[in-house]
Amino acid sequence: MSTSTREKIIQLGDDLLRKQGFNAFSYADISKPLHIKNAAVHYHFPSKQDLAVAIALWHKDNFDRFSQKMANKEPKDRLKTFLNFYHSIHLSEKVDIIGAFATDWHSLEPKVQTEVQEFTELVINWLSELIQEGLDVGQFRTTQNARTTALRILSSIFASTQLVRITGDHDFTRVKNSILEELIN
Amino acid sequence: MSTSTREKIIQLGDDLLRKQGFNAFSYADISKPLHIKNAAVHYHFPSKQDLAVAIALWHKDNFDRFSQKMANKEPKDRLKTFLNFYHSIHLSEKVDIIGAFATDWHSLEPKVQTEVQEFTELVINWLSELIQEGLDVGQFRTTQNARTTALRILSSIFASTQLVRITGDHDFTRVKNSILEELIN
DNA sequence: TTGCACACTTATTAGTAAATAAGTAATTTA
DNA sequence: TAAATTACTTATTTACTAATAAGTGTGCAA
Repeated sequence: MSTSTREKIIQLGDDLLRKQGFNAFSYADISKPLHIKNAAVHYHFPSKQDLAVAIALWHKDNFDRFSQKMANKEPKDRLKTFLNFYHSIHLSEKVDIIGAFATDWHSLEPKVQTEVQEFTELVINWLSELIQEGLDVGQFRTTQNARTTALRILSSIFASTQLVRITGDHDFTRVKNSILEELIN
Repeated sequence: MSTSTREKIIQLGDDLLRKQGFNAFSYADISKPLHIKNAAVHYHFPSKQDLAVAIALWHKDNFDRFSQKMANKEPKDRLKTFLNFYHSIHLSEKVDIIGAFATDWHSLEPKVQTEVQEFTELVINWLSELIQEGLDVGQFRTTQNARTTALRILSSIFASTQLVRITGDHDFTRVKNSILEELIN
């Protein structure tokens, strides 16, 4: 099953968005590596904002698949897999998509913002449920409620993908482990 | 004591950087509101990277002044003031300077990166010392070491300035309070 | 009073950006 | 098999970008 040009554009766009930032890459950065013309990118995504919408939707789809695959795993393992996923983001020198969109928020059109909001709520809700479940089965401990804990974990881990660009590698593992140690009984 | 043009450029540049992102604003966005010409901005800062260096240095200066002013306060109050400072960032619809630079990291020249690194270490060290002191006097509790706790607090709070652009206001206070509750005895 | 540094403006350039109109070749559908 | 649709290319436009060269007025210093 070969990847369509459309799919390749989305994946490369996502890569550029999270490596360089939304306003730091151009359609030329996409067309050149794919050996197509600038106008071909505009054929699939008339405006850059349309591409941003597609990237956000792509992340929603991916996350849906991810959460379905994880559905039968126990809370602790789901959380570990989630954190390992962020570790791979860090290793590929990207930042998390939420942070990437957030810093460029005011250059995004409402249609993009809505998609990003929906994706973010998806992640927060998934994390909240996982934490609540972990608390219920006595696997986790926390003094805060589930959503607050979810927000703390999400912000800690996605900020780390950004922060370690500045401070260096070792701090990522440090934060990742501390999240687990703090939560797990 | 009136503000010099140079100072105005730095402050407006900082504002734009943290509201829109480094690659989302141009010298025209600076020159127009200040009623000067594009070339006048280039007179003070030949390249945009020079401006970025100046902005980073400005933050270092500000932080030095801040930490000197706080030096005699007790750890708990220093932390509260620090978190309130981030609350004011959030209210002014900006993101933290560390996150703003981090997402645009690969479009920054080494001279900018070095300044940003130094500023970030300044903040992390200040936070670490404050936490260690709080632990020593029994004001704080944590199972992690001081630097790890500092990293967790910093990443939580600066990510929150980004995250709440997406999820909305209420989540900021939530995270801010949870940081305090978790740490303070 | 001369000259020189400072803080600009005027004017321009070379490059890049997103976007679009019009054309083409291959495939699909009716 | 004719017509429409798909997935592009060619070619161009408009707008903006960072950056620079050359000039201007103001004030201070020798």
